[in-house]
Amino acid sequence: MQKTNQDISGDSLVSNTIGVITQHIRLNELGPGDRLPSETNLAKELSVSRTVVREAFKSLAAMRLINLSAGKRATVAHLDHGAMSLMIEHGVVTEQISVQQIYDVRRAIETRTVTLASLRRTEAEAQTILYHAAQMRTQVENPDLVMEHDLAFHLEIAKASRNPIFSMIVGAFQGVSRQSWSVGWRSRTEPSQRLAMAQTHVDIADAIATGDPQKANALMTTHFNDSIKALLDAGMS
Amino acid sequence: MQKTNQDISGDSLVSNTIGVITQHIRLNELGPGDRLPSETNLAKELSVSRTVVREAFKSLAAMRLINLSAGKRATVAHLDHGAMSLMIEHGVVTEQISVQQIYDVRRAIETRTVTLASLRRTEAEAQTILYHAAQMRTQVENPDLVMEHDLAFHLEIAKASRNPIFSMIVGAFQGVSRQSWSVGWRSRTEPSQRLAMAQTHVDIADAIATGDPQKANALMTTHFNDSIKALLDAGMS
DNA sequence: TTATCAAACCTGTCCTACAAGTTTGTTGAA
DNA sequence: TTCAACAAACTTGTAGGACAGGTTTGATAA
Repeated sequence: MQKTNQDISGDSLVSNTIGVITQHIRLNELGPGDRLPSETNLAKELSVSRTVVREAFKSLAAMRLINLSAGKRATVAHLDHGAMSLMIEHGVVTEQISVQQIYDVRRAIETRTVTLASLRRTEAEAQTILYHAAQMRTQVENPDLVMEHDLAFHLEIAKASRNPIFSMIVGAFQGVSRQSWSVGWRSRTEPSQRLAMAQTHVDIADAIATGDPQKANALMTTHFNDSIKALLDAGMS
Repeated sequence: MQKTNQDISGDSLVSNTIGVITQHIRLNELGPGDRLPSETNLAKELSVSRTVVREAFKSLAAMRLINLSAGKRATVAHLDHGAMSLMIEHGVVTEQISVQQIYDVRRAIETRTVTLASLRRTEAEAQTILYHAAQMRTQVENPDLVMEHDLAFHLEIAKASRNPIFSMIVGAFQGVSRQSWSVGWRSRTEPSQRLAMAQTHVDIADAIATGDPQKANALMTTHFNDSIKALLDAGMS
């Protein structure tokens, strides 16, 4: 094999190839859905084996920067929380992140999303948010359903904030939130406490629908303070 | 090749292998630095080719869940913002994220980190934060230096918040912040404006060192409001 | 006991091969 | 002319073998 490779950096061939691909996206101003060169072509162009190009593509696909599927060419991907979810999960599994820390981040983020949502939500989003809150109250006897509506409620608010980074972060926390959710629920032993939590969600939804950012923000802050306290009471680190 | 593979999901062999590896980390309660099985062993155990295992490892390494290096076995990685940086950069390059949206997220995050830092910073961290702020004021004629100390200032505060998720997110924004920083700087045309910005950082550092979370929070909020306004004035979307 | 060094192990890269999915262009019929 | 069917070309997914070069380990010698 010729040594005609553009020795950009002393890194590995795969790293260089990743750089070439991201630069290709940049220079050609590619957007989501646009197609990338085929593995074989890229390999020929860079004078590396297809193995190297494949590993570069796989790496980018792992980070969800591109989409791969058999037979089709690779395409530029839409923003997505898949990779970040795995990173967060990994942090929790390896005990580098605690559940409490996640809730602290969520509070910081979601007291903002709820404010923005109150200002920017579409009518359809307001309805969806109201729906999930209402279901939480109606289905208060069914924890699994309450949880799913709870998660969907928070994600929909992030979406309504019109800032994809918020959506990504809130989405990334859903996996681990799902795993620790029951802890908070069980710590609310009295039916009245559970109903109060559901009611808070309804109130938040109302504030968003009404377009009252201050009220929505205050309610969300209270909600997270309560949730974090509930986790602490349950002995969660 | 036998079909003895545990057909966990209809996904690809690589995806399954990724699942097996993360599960291996979970089940054996591995932490940062712990070693994973070798590619050859894993390939034999799962009845797949080394190619498949390699691509799985590469994917995990791309997300910074594991570290790879020639000759050595793969190890579980420390939490790191490398992958998230690439994701954010990709979002900006493909115009799915605007600089203004990044600053909005940063404001939500960093008004919290500064509060926590005021409560939790070590003495050494307080000194480092003070140092970067002081350098910003001293070197006010040298934009490149001001920027580097600015970035280091914010990252050190995140670190002092004692929540690795905050560090990760703030770190992930550094790359794109570096690229848009000069826009904000140039919009502050008067020397007095530039000095005022540097002074704000000194004030924040003082509040952290003194242990005054309310004041630190208020100053940081003001700082971000100003910065976002500066970007808007400069016509940044 | 410690230093040295060779063998065993491991990852990085290349190559070839083929199955299976997708795209494209041609052909043929309406 | 238009459209449908189909074959050819292209593309990705996986396998398996080969070898260079870095790392670990254990045996040997001082």
